[in-house]
Amino acid sequence: MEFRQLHYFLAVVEAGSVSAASRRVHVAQPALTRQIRLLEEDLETRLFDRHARGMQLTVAGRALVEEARELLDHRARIKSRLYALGSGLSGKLSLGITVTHLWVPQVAGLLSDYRQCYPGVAFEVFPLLSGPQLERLRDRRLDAGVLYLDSDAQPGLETRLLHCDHLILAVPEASQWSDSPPTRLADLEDAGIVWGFRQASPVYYDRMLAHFQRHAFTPRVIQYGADNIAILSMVAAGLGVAIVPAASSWHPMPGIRFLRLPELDDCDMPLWFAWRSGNDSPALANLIALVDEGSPPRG
Amino acid sequence: MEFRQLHYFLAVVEAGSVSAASRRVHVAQPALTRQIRLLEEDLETRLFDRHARGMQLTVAGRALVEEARELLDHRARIKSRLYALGSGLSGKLSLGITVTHLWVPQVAGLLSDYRQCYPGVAFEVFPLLSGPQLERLRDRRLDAGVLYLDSDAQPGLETRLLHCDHLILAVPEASQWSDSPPTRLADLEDAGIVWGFRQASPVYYDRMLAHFQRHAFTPRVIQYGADNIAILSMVAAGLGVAIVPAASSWHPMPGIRFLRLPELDDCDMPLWFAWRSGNDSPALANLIALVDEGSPPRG
DNA sequence: TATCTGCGATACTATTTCGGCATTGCTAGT
DNA sequence: ACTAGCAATGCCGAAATAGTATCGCAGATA
Repeated sequence: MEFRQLHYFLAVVEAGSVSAASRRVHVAQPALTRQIRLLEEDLETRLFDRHARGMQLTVAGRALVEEARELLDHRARIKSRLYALGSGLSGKLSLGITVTHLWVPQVAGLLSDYRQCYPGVAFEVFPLLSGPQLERLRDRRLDAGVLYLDSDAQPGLETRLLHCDHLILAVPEASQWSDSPPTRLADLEDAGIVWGFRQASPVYYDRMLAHFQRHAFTPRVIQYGADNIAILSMVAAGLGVAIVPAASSWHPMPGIRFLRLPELDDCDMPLWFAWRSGNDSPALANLIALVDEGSPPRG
Repeated sequence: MEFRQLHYFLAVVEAGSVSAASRRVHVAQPALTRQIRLLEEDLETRLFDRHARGMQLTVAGRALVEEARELLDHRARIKSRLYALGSGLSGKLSLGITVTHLWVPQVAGLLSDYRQCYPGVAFEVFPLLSGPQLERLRDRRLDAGVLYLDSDAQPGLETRLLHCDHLILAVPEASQWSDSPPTRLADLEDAGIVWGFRQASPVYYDRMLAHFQRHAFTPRVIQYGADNIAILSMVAAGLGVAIVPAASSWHPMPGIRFLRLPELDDCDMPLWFAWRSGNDSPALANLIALVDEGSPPRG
């Protein structure tokens, strides 16, 4: 039983005779006759009653009409499904992202562009800090991540620079810092600082700390927050000031004033798009293509 | 996408490499390589990542594994289903039968043999009198019937003689007829007779009446019954006597005594097995074969 | 580092399958 | 009796498929 035979069979059934079918399918009548006979021999069942005036379906033939249509349909469905999977029009894609950077228009635009271009892809976005993202990229729970890295050369990962962030000072709107803004890091020596845990994002933490050491600034930590949102909430509550990624200031937050400082602008915090090398998912390839398209490529 | 290609594809997947698969399916390795490539070209999708050490499935390839198995399975199911339909091992068969003759061991044996030999056939038996059977055979609501016919040559029907029935007298157990049995039809001249409607089974009716006329017997009808069961019930109730097919006496009925009369034995009531000529149902052919096997063939 | 081994890819040849053409045989309608 | 339309058959060329020999490549081995 071959697809060609089923196709010819349906043509004969629909045309009512081999001759009529041969005109419709543009195949000579003897070829059709033979394929029908081969099909019957394969099935060990007569499908037509031959008559000098056309052919008539047998009981088995009538059953095959439906089955053949289903089978050919099934094939067509598989074909289109595989094409969609292979070209990344459908499939599954898991992306990790640091919540803070959903606020960066470039990143948000990337995600919404992807959703719009490939609506057939089950695109899951997981808000995760850099450390967990790295772990999940390695054990394949994530296909890609938007995160901080200590270097662009990660073993087993490929990367693209997405955005170069900096730091910014967040102060309570109702505080002395809001009224008389500091201009240098040294002005913050006496300030109570809301700080993060190193464990959550060691790369970010170490980078920031190294920068402060270069400027001989030692923060006086009075409070810890688990993530950026928690930290900013505490700032809004007046518990202290915080030094956070500049991306945080893209969206206004009630009770908080963001203040730029030259020394914080100086601190490059590169944000990377990364994926496991060898991940051949076409859906991922399309996302990478969008990344490369949005910003000129880089190692 | 051809079945052969799917088969080879699964072999490669299961064997882990083209070479291993070629040993398993007894096809040279280049042939497999080529068919896999053709499959990929047809689907416009790469299915494997080629490596010097074997091949690895892509995302689309992984999806095709399941689909290909389903498709090949589907084909196998169709094949076996069609074979069963074509050989009459499955399918549907509607048989009409006069209720009275379910009591004839030959007929009952035929039905139970068929059920036992072909349990896969949806075998429906409709209790119908001869007239309705004939009508339903013609309009295809019945595939075959066990009935009375006025001749073995029926236009559009083929027939086999199943059983040659006769007539018998049924009298109430508690009556003068039971005590002093009649020996000739003439003895029944004064008897009240429970009679049937001609319309229900005209062949039977006319044949019986012609027989009576040959013996110059005129029944004194005092009651009509719609079918044999109704007639016998009325006899059992003592309303009168009845002349019924001898088959009725195969099973005892409370309140009724069956009496043979030479003049009733003389009346041949041939019971026919009949089907529409041109009905090519294999399930029917098997039933016909059983009929021919049970009793030597006849026109 | 040189060699070996097992893999997939390629080029070429042989075989099988398939389609087209011409023809025949058959039956229903005229 | 004749014709028209159908399926079946035989034969030939074309296309698809499989087989053989060989190559290039990468990982394992010494």
